[in-house]
Amino acid sequence: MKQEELQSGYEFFLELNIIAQLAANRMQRTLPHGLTVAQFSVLNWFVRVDTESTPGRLARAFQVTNGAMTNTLQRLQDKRLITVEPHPASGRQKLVRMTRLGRRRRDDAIAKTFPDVESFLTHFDAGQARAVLPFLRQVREYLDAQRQQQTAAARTRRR
Amino acid sequence: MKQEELQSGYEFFLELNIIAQLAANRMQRTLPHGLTVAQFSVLNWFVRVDTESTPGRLARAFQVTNGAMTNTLQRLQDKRLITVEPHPASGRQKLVRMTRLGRRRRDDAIAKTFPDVESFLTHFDAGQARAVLPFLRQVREYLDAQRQQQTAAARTRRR
DNA sequence: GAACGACATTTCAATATTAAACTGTTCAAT
DNA sequence: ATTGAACAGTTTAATATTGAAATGTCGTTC
Repeated sequence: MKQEELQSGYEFFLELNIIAQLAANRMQRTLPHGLTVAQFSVLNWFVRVDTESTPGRLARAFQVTNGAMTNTLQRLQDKRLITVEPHPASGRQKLVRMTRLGRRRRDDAIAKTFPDVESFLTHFDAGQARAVLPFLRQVREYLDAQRQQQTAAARTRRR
Repeated sequence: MKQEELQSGYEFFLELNIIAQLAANRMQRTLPHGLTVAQFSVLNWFVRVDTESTPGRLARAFQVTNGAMTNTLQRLQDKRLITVEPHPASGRQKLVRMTRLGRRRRDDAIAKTFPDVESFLTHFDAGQARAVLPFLRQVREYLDAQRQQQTAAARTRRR
């Protein structure tokens, strides 16, 4: 493989890293009620995807460790934006739900960040970001699959 | 603007965040000599962009705070991979250079991470990632410009 | 040439994340 | 029934990052 192509591979991820950092930073500043990006993302998940979840499912959805999700959920719980109960069907899981206050905070956060997202979309001709999205999803799935192979391999090594 | 379009705006950045996280994580595990992604990126910068730099220039290149860069440079210096000297032309800047050892470590890191990047590129038809790169650069520039407006505004407020 | 604002870097406290160890639960095989 | 592996979640120590404050330097303006 050509040197040049390889460099663009590294650059692709570097650029991704920087953009993610910049975007998260910007959103962080815009979010109300001391919500972090991680916290907002969880709240928004309850609107986008499902009305209830286990901590592990959320951790997998956002590709963070269970420990990180425990922390985020703890903070959301402290703010009374979610409830965490024992899972009725399984003693080792918990059931997470958004409270009514959580829903209001999420809606407020959407309203506050809305102008930024809108101006971004209009600036980029509205369609471009959407066009890249399928590609990004593929990249995520690819990396995700690799990660699972990795942890599966680690399990095997441990035996 | 349509609700659906807006959602894809949020999703775009969420996806970016997750991918950046996954990719950084994977690279971290692959990097030798206890190099972090941040440290490797700085070393690679000295090959890609310029042979010397000030800390501030590096901080801007990677869009991290000066404090974060101070920390990264300190660790690289501890490992003898860079040198940091007073700037000959300006008393408030410093001059950072990669050592020969640093160059070797960087080359080694490239060699170790090479297979992953290559398999990524072949898996995605080699051209796709490169096709997205210009768009990502634009996005970065857009966010960067906005950030500068933001900090300029903060300066004004402080007056 | 003094004073002041801007700049470059460092330091500090707070927070988020990770990997790994740990606790408790479930399930399957014998 | 018992045992042991896998699973779900939490805890812990280490580290990276941030924003803000602190330190020292430069340049401009009067």
